[in-house]
Amino acid sequence: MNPNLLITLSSFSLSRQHQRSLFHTKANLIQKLQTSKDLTSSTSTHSNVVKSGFLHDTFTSNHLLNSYVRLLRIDYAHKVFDEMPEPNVVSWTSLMAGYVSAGQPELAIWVFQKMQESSVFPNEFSFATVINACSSLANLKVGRRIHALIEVMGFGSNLVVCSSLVDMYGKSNEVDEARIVFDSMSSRNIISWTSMITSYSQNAQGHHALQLFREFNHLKLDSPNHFMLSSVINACASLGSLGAGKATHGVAIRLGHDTNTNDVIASALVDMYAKCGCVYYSETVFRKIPNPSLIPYTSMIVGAAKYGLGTLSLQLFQEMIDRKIKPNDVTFVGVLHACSHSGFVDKGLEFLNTMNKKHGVMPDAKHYTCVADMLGRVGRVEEAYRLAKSVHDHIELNEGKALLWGTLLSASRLHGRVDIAIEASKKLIESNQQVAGAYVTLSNTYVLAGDWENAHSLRSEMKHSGIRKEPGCSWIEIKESTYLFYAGDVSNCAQGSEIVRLLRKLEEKMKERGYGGVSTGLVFIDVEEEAKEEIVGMHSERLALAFGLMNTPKGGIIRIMKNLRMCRDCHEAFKMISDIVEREFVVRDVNRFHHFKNGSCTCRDFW
DNA sequence: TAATCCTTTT
Repeated sequence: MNPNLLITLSSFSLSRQHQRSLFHTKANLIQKLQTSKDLTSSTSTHSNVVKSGFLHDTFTSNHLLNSYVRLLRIDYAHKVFDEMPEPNVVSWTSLMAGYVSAGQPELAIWVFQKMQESSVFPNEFSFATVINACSSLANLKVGRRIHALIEVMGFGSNLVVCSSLVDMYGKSNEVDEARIVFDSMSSRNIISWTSMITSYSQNAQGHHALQLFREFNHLKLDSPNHFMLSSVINACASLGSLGAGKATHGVAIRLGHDTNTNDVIASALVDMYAKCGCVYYSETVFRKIPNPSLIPYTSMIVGAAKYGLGTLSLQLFQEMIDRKIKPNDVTFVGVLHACSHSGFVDKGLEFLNTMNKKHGVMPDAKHYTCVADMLGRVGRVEEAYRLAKSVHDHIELNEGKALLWGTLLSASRLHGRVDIAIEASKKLIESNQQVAGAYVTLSNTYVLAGDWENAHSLRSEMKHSGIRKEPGCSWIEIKESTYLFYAGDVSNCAQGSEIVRLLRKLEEKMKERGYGGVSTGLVFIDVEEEAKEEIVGMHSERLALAFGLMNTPKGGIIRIMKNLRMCRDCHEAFKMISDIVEREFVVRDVNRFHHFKNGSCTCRDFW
């Protein structure tokens, strides 16, 4: 036998064996990376990747990079990326997605810019990811620029890219642009529909959200999932539309997204029922959640707080602490709100002072605003003022400053503290937010203090400088009808005289029960022509107080207790109002609710 | 191998 042949043969077989073992190793490595659930597992596979010489293999390295991304270890992921000799489009996209899920979307955009300087072209995956980053930052400027690039590069018809654009425009408060993209799509899936519905519901266009939901159901393409349903419930909440809310609840139950299987839907329902004036339904839903997490607890605490059920709020707060659920900043807004609406002033101050030490939540503008409101309610305007002054410089955003001083302005107007009202107005005007509102409120403060001269000159000043306050409007749904009110004009409402009659009656009752200190809108209505705006606004609120809650165009719900700042026991006041009103106006329709639980209805049956 | 949607705030 030729010895040379033998050598050739054996080396041939060795090399095949070697190759096969390497092939298996690579497949094994990738499989390990795909299933890795912890950092130790990923780093150990990482070292095996290095040992077997696969680090320079882009495909393997991408898997390694993604394994770190899934573990939210963007630092490790970026290191892997930096060591890649030839990162491809998948590597770039994974790195961007990693920064988005790690909560650093601005760095995802930075990576996208670096990618454009490289020789690798972005594809539909890269665009969907970077638009998602713009969306979470609500960065419309960059978002628009990338949208243009998407069109230029021919990705404008991709389903996922378009869905992310709809979402981005929605989150940036450009609903009309979101709708243009949505309408331009040649095919849509449930996510595209949800993105558009969510754009509407997050931009105070609940009716459009419900309309689109109806269209989606009519097409029968797919059945709504929990993403879509929670957005729809949110829309019902912002409309204060109990009927639609119950119907959607029914759909959720029928489709198996029941409150004990889905935390997100449960949280939305708790919030919806509270905003629709049925906090006891909220509680029923909440108590059916097996292990409520932070958000359901927070929704329930906030909901109870709004109704003056302060004790319930604080009990729930204690309960979540006992269950080792860590409260966040919103939870404390609810807790402080509860103290404020139930007259637990000292408790509220204590929460403010200890929330950081005990629970690691740093108080910010919204918490100081709650406390200032709480102090103002009980007439401790001076203290509220000192608090606002001491934290003013620590508040970063003008929006936060406006919130705080706006609260102080109303409190000082209510208590006739013209001096503080003037300073608060100045601060409000400085912050460049709600300028017109500040002028109007300040002018009304002068009226209250009997200073007609200043009130008048302020109004003239507004006229001259062209500052105009948009007339406020609010609406309330009672049974099937929607009642719309424009500030400054009660007569435009068909039930005008009926409303005035009701308001007078409420006023009498309030005086009887010793709430005479509450400033009375009706008394002032004929006093000064130009101060009407806000005063009639108060009428609407008074009416809302009677029915529960009212809605505003911005999607906010006017709180029922707002006009009863002087009462310590708002819950008592609320009960009193409901006593008067329920007999005459409100007939709660609870039967339909049970129907949903048993029946096999579809939402279409109810619209 | 990489991408899109949800709930709590003043």
